[in-house]
Amino acid sequence: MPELPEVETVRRTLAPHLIGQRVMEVKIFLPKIVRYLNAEKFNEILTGKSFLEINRRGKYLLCHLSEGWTLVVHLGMSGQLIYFFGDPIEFDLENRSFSHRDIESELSKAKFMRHVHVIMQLDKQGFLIYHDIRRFGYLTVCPTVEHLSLKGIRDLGPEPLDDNFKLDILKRQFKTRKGKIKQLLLDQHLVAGIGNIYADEILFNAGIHPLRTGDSLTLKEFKRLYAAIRVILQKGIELNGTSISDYVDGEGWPGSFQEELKVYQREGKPCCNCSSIIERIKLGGRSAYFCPLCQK
DNA sequence: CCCGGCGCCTGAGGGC
DNA sequence: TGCCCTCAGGCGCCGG
Repeated sequence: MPELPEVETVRRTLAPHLIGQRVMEVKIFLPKIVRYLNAEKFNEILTGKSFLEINRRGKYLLCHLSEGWTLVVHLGMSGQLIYFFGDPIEFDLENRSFSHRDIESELSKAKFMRHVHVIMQLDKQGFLIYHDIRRFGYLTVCPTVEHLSLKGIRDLGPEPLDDNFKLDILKRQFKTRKGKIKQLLLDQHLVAGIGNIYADEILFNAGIHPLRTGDSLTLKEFKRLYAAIRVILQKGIELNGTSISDYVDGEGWPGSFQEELKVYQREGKPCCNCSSIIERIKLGGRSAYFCPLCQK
């Protein structure tokens, strides 16, 4: 599930390939994957533009293009944005078939191609592919001067890894809230970029029970929570993200933070710290994993 | 304002 | 073997 560390990894792995490249041709196989403007208009705007800079805000990838346009991508649950090298001949746009190191058999190729929704042919022997099994992600394009006002982006909370994200800001966002801390962490309006996996890992690291309310946290707990947010997200980036279901980076490689998970998807297994059995509860429609002894 | 619940999607996995 | 059900979840939206 692409959260801040995964989107940041995609940004870092795509940038060296995309910067300076020009979009020669865009193929859209699933028009509804384009939001806020129709697919033809999207295609028309994108074609001929060059990639200048790749940024990130929360879970949104922001590709600034020439002539004052910005391509915005949200990966949703299972979105993948992958750069493929190689001779365009190997990649048949019309028939959606191609050759690549990781996708060799005809079966896995067909499986993969079924969910390729957008292909951008770039000018230096490469393709940028948008692949998304569950189709919760989307792409859009808007004038660069307007991109921070886009729905979804305009109301985002502070960037947790920014230098100016201080303890006081976290406290201000959470300390008057009666909601459960796990759900507050998932609320993109309060802090940007945290999803279900990192929320559970952050709370375990901070020793805070997911059902605690924001207004019940002591100063000491806020300090631990603040430190945990920074250290866990940073670690996620260092390990190139968490590959549990579909996530891969901009070159198609998996991350390795899944090997560091202490509670997420570890129901019934012993806590690495105290050997208590990890529990799972339902919270706002999704699972929350925690150690009943380490998290108070 | 805030909370819970639903819909969007597909594939994996369990029960029978 | 195969069908049907449930679950996974980011996020916008709606209703109370």
